Amino acid sequence: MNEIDPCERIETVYYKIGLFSKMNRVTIKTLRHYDEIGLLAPAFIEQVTGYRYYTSEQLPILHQILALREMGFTLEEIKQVQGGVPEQELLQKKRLEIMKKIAAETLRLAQVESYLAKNDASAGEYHVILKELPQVIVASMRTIIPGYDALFQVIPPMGAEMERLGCVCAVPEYCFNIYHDGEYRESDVDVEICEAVTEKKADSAMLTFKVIDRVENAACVLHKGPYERFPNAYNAVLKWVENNGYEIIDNPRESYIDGLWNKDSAEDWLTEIQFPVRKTD
Amino acid sequence: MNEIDPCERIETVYYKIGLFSKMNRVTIKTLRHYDEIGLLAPAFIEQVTGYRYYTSEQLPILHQILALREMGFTLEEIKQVQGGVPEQELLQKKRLEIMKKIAAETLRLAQVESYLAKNDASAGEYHVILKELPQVIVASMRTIIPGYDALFQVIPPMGAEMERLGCVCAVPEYCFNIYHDGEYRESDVDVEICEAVTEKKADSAMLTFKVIDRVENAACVLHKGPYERFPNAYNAVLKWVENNGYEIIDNPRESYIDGLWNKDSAEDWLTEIQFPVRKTD
DNA sequence: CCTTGACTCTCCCCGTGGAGGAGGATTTAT
DNA sequence: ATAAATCCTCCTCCACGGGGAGAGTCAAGG
Repeated sequence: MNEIDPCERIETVYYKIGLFSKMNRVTIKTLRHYDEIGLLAPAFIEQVTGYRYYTSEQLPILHQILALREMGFTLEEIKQVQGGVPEQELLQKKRLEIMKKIAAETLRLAQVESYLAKNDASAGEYHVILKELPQVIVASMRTIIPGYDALFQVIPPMGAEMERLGCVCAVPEYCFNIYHDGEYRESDVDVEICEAVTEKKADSAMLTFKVIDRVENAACVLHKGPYERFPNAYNAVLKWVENNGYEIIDNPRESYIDGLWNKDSAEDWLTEIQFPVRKTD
Repeated sequence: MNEIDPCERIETVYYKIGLFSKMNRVTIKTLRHYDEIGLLAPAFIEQVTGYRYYTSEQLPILHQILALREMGFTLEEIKQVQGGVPEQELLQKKRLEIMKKIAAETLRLAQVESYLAKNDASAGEYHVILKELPQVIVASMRTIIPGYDALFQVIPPMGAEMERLGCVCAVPEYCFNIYHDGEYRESDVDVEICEAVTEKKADSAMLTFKVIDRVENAACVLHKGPYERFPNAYNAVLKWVENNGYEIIDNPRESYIDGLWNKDSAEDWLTEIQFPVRKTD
């Protein structure tokens, strides 16, 4: 090795922020930000001017920060690493996180593509959303009716019976049918009409009171218009469920929001179809 | 259909924000936020109290918002859809976005896993980062030296020659070697020593001036310590490049940051290894 | 009629990871 | 000496709300 004259030895070089930022392709803003949050302090700050001065000692730290940031770590997590938390551990955690994220994005992609395919037919009419259905106490009347039109014959007596028993409807009002037939049928429909109430009363010949469990995930779609067009809504949900990796785990509910009782035009009727679902493994 | 007495007909039902939020599993905060940004206005706001009142007419809109949000749309994009921009178009765009995101996350995952694998050996010592190397003008001296130790014999004369030619070093200082041998060799090393300068001078017997093109992507690692341990650093980069789907497209550079000239202890020497790379298709 | 509790309002700060800019001070080059 | 470059602090902004303060409103029960 060559001996170098000690007089030539350069004192520690201080880089001003602009220079330091150029050395690492990092913006000045970012460096200041890292200083602020205590992630990477300059070697020295001149008190009079406030100028930040960096040295080569900051380089490895900055490298680490950039590498971790690139891998999706938040600045807070990077600070933890610097604080002594073993990198290994955080890397493991991050690995799981990223895998979850990829899974979520993949799901989204499936959803978007499902919409794109569907929209050829029904342009953005149905929007499927996933929501939780809370536990409810219902007054329930299960019956077999000759056809769907007969529904309107059985509902008014049911309302009268509920009133007789002193039922108080829940708010928000939640009135829905559960169809117990596995498949669609035109006649002799096995239907359970439910109305959410605030508390159980004694069962009567007509009405049964029961608690309906919370449904963690239900694929729901709003249908606007007359009931003849229900099949479109059902199709939309079913396709969505299929395309997005869910499976149906219970009978669907039809929740009546607007109808004959408050809207003149059948075009204004509003019904929500709710399918309890679960992610397929 | 049953005739319902018009007197029984309920006037349009107004839901207060809490109720409306329960109907759709949306928080009150969110509803207020959507009102503020003009995404979903309540049907009616009582001027005296400021209370927001919603009706069932807001339901389909809210459903649409929630569905789009679920798919990763920003609120701003959702507003555009409501403003008449065709959903189809935005869905296409979003599809591409999501695919890009998945690709990025997949890359990250590879990086994290690469680190996890590597850390068994060298615990978090090397952090590979990708950066751009700007175009530079250099004074270059290409020569074949008997061994690495001989480097220190050739550098001082080079400095003297540069001074003689009136060279001004660039800031930040950037002094690096390019090894032109395809592989590692102990003796007769074909090395090009480069020092960034501010402008070209006339070539001399010893020095050549040239422009070195910008490198769009270089995998860089900082090595702290004596030069004997360079192989570790090289291994780290090479493994990273392999694991993350890159390929090397040019000879590596060794950029000298701290060394004999300013640090007593070889443990404090700092060198950056820079490999020009490109993503493999 | 009054109280109580549930509900709602507006306003403000918090978090991510910086970007962008205003306004002013300092350093460097000509 | 002056101009240009560089630096500083302080502010706002992005998306999507969460959390809480302080105050006004509504409905039911005593």
